[in-house]
Amino acid sequence: MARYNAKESERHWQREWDARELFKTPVHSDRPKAYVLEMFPYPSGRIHMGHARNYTMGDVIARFRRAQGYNVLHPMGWDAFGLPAENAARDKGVNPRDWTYENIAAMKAELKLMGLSIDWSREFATCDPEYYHQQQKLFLKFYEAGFVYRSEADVNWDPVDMTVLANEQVIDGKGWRSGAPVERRKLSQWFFKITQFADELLAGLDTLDRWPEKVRTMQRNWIGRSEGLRFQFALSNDTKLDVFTTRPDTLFGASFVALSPEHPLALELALKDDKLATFIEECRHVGTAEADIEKAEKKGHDTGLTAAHPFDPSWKLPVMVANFVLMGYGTGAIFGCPAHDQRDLDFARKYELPVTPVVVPSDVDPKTFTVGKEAYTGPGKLANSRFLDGMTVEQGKAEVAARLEKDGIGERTVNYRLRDWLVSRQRPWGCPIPMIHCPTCGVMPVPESALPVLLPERINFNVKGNPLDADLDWKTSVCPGCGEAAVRDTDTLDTFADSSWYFARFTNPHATEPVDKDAADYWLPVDQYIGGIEHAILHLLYARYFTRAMCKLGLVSVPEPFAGLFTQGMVCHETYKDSKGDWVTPDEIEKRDGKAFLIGTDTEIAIGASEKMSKSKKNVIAPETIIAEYGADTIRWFMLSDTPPERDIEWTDAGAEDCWRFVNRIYRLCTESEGLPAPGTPVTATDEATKTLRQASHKAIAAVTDHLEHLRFNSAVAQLYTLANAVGAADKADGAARREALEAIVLLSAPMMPHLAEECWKALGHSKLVAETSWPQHDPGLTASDSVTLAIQVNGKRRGEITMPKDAEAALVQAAALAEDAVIRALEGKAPKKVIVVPNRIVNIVA
RNA sequence: GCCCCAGUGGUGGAAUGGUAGACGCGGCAGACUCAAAAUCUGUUGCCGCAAGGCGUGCUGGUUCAAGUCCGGCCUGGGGCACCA
Repeated sequence: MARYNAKESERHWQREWDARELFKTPVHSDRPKAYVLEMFPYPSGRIHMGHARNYTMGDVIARFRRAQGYNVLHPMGWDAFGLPAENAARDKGVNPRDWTYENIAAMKAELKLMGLSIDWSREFATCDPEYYHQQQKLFLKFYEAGFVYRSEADVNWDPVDMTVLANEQVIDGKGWRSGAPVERRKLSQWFFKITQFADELLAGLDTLDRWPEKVRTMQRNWIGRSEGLRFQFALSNDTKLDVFTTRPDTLFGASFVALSPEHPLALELALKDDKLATFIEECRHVGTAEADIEKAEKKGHDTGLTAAHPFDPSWKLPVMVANFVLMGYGTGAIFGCPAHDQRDLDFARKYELPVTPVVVPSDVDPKTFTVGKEAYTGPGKLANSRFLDGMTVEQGKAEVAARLEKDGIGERTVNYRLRDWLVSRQRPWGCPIPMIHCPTCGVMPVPESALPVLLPERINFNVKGNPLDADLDWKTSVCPGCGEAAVRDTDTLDTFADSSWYFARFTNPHATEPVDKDAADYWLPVDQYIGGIEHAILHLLYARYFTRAMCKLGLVSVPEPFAGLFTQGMVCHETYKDSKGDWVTPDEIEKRDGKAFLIGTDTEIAIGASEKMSKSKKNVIAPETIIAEYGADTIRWFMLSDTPPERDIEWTDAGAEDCWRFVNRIYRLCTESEGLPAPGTPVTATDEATKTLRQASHKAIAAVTDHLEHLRFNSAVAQLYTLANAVGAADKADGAARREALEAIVLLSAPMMPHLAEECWKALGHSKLVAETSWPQHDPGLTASDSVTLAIQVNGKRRGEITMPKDAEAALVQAAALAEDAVIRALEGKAPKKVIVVPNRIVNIVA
């Protein structure tokens, strides 16, 4: 029995595709376009299974669209700036640039083995000076347009290493290298004014009908538009305090006013109040991550000041500083209404502040309504609220707003949860921000003629803080305004900026402007974008923002970058631990009777849950190993089979083995079939076996096409199994019909297993490549059947089934259903009260 | 803490509100083989000899009809703005 030689075949067909430049995208074409893009990888050095899954899916779509006659753009590049290169530089003493480019070379070689239909002529890395040169131009265009501003913001500061830490580098409130408790420190930094587009970014979500609903919901909530009231409290120190609330209706339930520990008033009071200063200092030791702040125990400090209730100046509320009030939201100050806000309630219980319910469910007597451990956030009627009593929440909101506006101390406003995008990073491996700080002229943009601002050739990591800041040669410059000595901005741009416009750059990757308008107008938006769900908010929102900003500047013509989005699940694997609790890798174990042992021993290893492949849990399988053993088509088929693409998939050796068997089964079907007529021979036989097989072929063509159209790869795979089974069982069918079925299998599976498809196509006597062959069309006359089986239910329980001509009249169907033995038995002589006939589907008899 | 998502046989999963379990794996039986592997064929949700009954994380609801829609939970996962 012939065995498929995957290694040889894959090498051969990859060369053929390359030689014919089949995946190089022409600049101009009269065919409709399809831009298929997978999120470009960070060059960590190795392709992992997540990449393999992502790029397989993208490649299926790209090849499918090409076969359908589209002009396809399917590029690949590298998101090459970032922390890992700096860590490698520090740990191994290498140059981050060399480390990155070596990783890129290694990963590219691995990707090539996957047989992806990528136009490699468009490849670039974001750390290429050519790319970040254009990004610096883009930054300056944003600056000129007023999209960029400078302001102070907190960073995580490691007081021992004298360096800024990423959130990832803060472990339990301590620096990951020094172990020192982190502090927050204010730095003057650059911001993109993303909130300027908050409403547009929100409204734009409604136009993205080919995005997963969950991603749109997450983005909507992230932007967090809320209508509310901004108003003033008069404080006992004769100053005013601005607060923002979305619940003005609960104003009579207020029991305290709280300031963020970073609020200017809190800082001012701390100058004269040591205990408050200590408390604020304590708060500064929680990192800047929102999850840490929100999970921290609610704590506060009484400032001693009081705030007069706006509707009753004699009613005084204590003014507290509270660690759960975020400076970045609203005004950094709130009034606390414990009965109707959980955080306020927790806080009030801790500090024994009053809890007065002011919203009571309509069916409850206000006198008996109390709030215990849970705040009541539902609808109801206002109570204990003087002139608001009896109103609905909405009426109360309007009434309070109207009165405070009339008094001139309040204003209805729209507030966003979304904050402006802080882009300054105190890191040496990123795109330098093209700005110069002059003691005389202030902040000056680097003139375009002086771009790019290149990173230094060598970066010295043996310094405290940011190496660029310590590199005096690099830092020292001349002011473009007055010509006197000045210093460069030593910060680099957040790497999210790099990935916020690369899709536009791919349309002409070597243009002398950031974006070649003609190319971008032809290709954008990306028709299908595919990547991990972990990017659902930040990356995708920033890319949407950049596109809108570029659109405003006339650099591109589309407001949204990605017309279609697909978010894939992760790749998981079982985990193993020895008796000491240490992780064990899959290749150190062998399985016997469902148990795991260290290879060649009787030492049992505990099998743990299937979790996302990660180095730390030692449950990583390298795609390279699988390709070496079975070939790329096997790993591709695995990634597409069984598990729906949006869900997490578990890698198993057994599964890989099964895929390899199927590869061989298709190979044998195509190479060992006898009695096939020449290619192109029409089917003339009309016997039953032939007809059955032809129906199977055409149903498969219709179904696979539809499944691929909707990225239901696992269902497309199942259809191919079904068709393969049908061919296997059809030895009585006419040869031309068997050829038709085999060709359908080859063409339909080609996007998924392209090398095998070429090999089989050749074996079936074709001289053209599959990659040059059009997508098959189904014959509607062969996919429709003339009779249907309907289920019969009595009171919703299935009691039998009947086969009827398709589209039979309801009365006939009903009569046939009532005549069924099982139905008569189930009715027990009772007359049916009602009969529901769903055409061609089901009959339900209600007795 | 907040936002979002998922949960279906032994197992991965399929199913426009309309026959739950397509297809794959595994199991069982058989064919081929000296034998095994590979391959091929049949069978396989659970309980029951059968008739029948029970079944989509738990719980309540809407509906002639719920895996699917709505409410409340449980468990697992993603994100939370300096990991990418």
